[in-house]
Amino acid sequence: MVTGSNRKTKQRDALVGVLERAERPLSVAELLEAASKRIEGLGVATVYRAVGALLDDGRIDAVEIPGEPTRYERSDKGHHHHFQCEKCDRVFDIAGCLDNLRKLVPPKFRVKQHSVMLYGVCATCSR
Amino acid sequence: MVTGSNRKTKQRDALVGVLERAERPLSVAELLEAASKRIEGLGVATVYRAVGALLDDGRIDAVEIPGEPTRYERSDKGHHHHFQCEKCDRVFDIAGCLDNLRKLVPPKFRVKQHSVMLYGVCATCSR
DNA sequence: GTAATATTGATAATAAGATATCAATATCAA
DNA sequence: TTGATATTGATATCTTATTATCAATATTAC
Repeated sequence: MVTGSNRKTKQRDALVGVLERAERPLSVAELLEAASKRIEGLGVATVYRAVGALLDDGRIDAVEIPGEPTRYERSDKGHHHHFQCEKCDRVFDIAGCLDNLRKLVPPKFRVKQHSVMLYGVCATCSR
Repeated sequence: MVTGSNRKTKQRDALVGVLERAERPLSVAELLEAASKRIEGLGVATVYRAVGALLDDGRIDAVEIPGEPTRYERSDKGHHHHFQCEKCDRVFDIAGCLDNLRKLVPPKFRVKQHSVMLYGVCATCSR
């Protein structure tokens, strides 16, 4: 499938802008809501298309959580993990990592990557 | 919904047996396959029903992995984490845990639980 | 400005795990 | 053994995220 040239549209600009400025991973629903403040009538399909293209370009990464819609975040944030608040469902970045994780693994097992998810109540919902 | 008394059936016995003896978390498909060796014609619905009941009783726990069918394991194994092999897709138990994980979290965030998933190639698939 | 065509938005379609339905069968107290 | 009913298995249905479709619109080279 040849993808023709890329035209500049306000929808794409808005979506890229939201993702660039986001301080935490966003779901398609969150992206739609945020970008809709600038682009009225923005459709979900457009959000999915933009996300797909940005993933292909490697500009964003997917943050997958069991039983939850996938979140997306800028790919230039470096290795880190995530925290999900059980009250507001938002996902936050957690700096740092315990990379001695590999040591837990039995011999002969080769670890290529890992993911750590923390669950609890975020600062905002704690008050 | 009042759940009438529990009758003893060979299907349930077989499924409980498989879960008790399992050395790693099993998906519904794996459970079905394993138990089918004893019970011919076993149906998926029965597996889902048994799993649901065992979860309710707290005899098994769910192991959820993004983009994967849920696995189930005995609930008496104590705190541990999991490893999934990218070749055979099987999930293995990983003993031990780095509980200084909580220290990574920003102030005011309350961590209630966490999950660590390791991905790579298992011992069997490594050879 | 105009034509060629990429993009959009509404919505239908898909996928895959899990649940509901229901007639047939198995269990168990009496 | 029998009757009341819990359980089973086949299958239809649901759910929820994601993808495909297509007419209308916007973008861009000329």
